[in-house]
Amino acid sequence: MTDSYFLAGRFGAATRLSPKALRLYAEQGLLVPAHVDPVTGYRYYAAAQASRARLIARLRQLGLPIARIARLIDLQPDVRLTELRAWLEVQSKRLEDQRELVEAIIRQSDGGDDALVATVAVRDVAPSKIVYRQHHVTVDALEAFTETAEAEIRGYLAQSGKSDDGPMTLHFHEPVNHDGKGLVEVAIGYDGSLEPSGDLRIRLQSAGREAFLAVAEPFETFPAVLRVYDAIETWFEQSDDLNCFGSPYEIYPGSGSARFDVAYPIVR
Amino acid sequence: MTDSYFLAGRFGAATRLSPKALRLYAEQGLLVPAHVDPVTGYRYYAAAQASRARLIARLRQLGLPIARIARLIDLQPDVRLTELRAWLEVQSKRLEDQRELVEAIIRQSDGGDDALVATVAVRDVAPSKIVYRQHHVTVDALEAFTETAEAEIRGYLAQSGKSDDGPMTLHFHEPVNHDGKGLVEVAIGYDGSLEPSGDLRIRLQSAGREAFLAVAEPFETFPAVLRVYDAIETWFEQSDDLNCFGSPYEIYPGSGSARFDVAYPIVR
DNA sequence: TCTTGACCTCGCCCCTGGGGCAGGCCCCAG
DNA sequence: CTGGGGCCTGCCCCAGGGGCGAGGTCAAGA
Repeated sequence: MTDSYFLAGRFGAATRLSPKALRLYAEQGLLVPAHVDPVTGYRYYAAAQASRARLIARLRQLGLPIARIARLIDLQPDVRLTELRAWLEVQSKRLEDQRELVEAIIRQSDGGDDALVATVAVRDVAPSKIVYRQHHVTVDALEAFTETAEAEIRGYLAQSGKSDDGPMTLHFHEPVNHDGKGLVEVAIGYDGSLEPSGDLRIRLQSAGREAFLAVAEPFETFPAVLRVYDAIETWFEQSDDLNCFGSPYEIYPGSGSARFDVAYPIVR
Repeated sequence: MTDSYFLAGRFGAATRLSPKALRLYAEQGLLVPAHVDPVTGYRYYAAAQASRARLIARLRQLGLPIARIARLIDLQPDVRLTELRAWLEVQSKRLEDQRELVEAIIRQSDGGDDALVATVAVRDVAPSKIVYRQHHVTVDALEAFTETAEAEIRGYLAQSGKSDDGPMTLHFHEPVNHDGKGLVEVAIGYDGSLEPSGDLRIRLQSAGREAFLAVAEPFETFPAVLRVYDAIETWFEQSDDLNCFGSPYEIYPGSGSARFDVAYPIVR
């Protein structure tokens, strides 16, 4: 082992790390100098530390945060490689999400699907009392939640002697992408009086109006249904005195023979 | 046009932006409230601003910096979309770079290509005077620079009455990826005395030793040649008392029938 | 041996895009 | 008119350094 020591500048030049970065890594314990002069504070690095430094430089070049590097670097090489491949997968998925999002922006900027936009209509919404259940959910778990929540609510309505065959609405309070959870709400209207029960809550739905669209066959499933949302937002955009202001919801069953309608509230 | 105004909280809830983010965008001029109460500082947003806000939210979700969004958002929609597609291309290229970098890390951690590592050798480097030219260059422009610089140096040596047939070395002071410029140096040794001229500089090369590898056929071109570098670094790694400490260079022509050798200096 | 210039240290402020908190108004519904 | 929740400003915080200035250090040439 050579006993040659290098100061931060020279060591950094050989490992593509700035003295500032080396200082940071030393403070964080990621790359501790072989020797630190207690008087001057000068950090002396051993030549044998260069390979660790170069690995750190490469991982930083990937964009990994220091804490993550600190965990990775002390792993067995094969485990580390597995982690890196998994990280690459995540990055790849993120790129796909970005691609999808850009497509959505394009659809909306283009004025959307003209045929869809032309079929947006407005109707009144009657005031009612509704019983509902909320949950944070990803797009993958959405359908399962919807089904169980609807069954739960209908069961409770039946058990309370109410008619349990009104339409169900699925309200998206937060966006539900396939990478993040969002708050959704399953709700059904009722008449008479009812007590809340367990997860089931009660609230008033005031009268208003909504812009809606019956969802036809090819748009019923996940990525495609976003075009319907975009179409309604575009329709708001093109109207002079209405603004899309609020979160969307789906109504089961939809008007005509549609499986569901998509709607946005209209605020005055 | 509705005259309804919304405070930051309600407006943010409808556009998926936090009041804090809205405040930031207002300060930066990206999304200026329709009205600001001069006494209380309360920001009032008009419903018609929701679409701009939602577009900003989507662009932020892509990870675009605010300044970039500010430029994009005032463009014509078609130009904006072209820019977004170009940006996606850049992201995609970045992912490819990351993938390549991970492969490089893997190659090095794996102990590299054993056959290559086994052929690394050490030799002495005689002291000499060299004439050289440096340039910041991307990998695409590297070959053109190398050729013109070598021709320029050989021409100057011939013109000065020196032998102009010594080997040429190509020194990589900084990494030359295909996304960033790095400092490279083309150099040729000479005897006697010589004056610097134009871009051509002169310096002494002290005696030393180098670890080198003759580059065989399949490794001569760009991405593959990195394996040779990795192999030498791995060889240093496996040696007990030598450390890879310095920047690599290529020597034209190489030993044997190789087009070039790759070498690293050995520091004591 | 002395000087000089290059190198190193620390410490502070800056960047992005907000999150979180404290203290203090403000707004609206009851 | 009063209370609770919403909103304001202002400050500190995160990563990962860059840049600058004041001042100490190291090594080589005179």
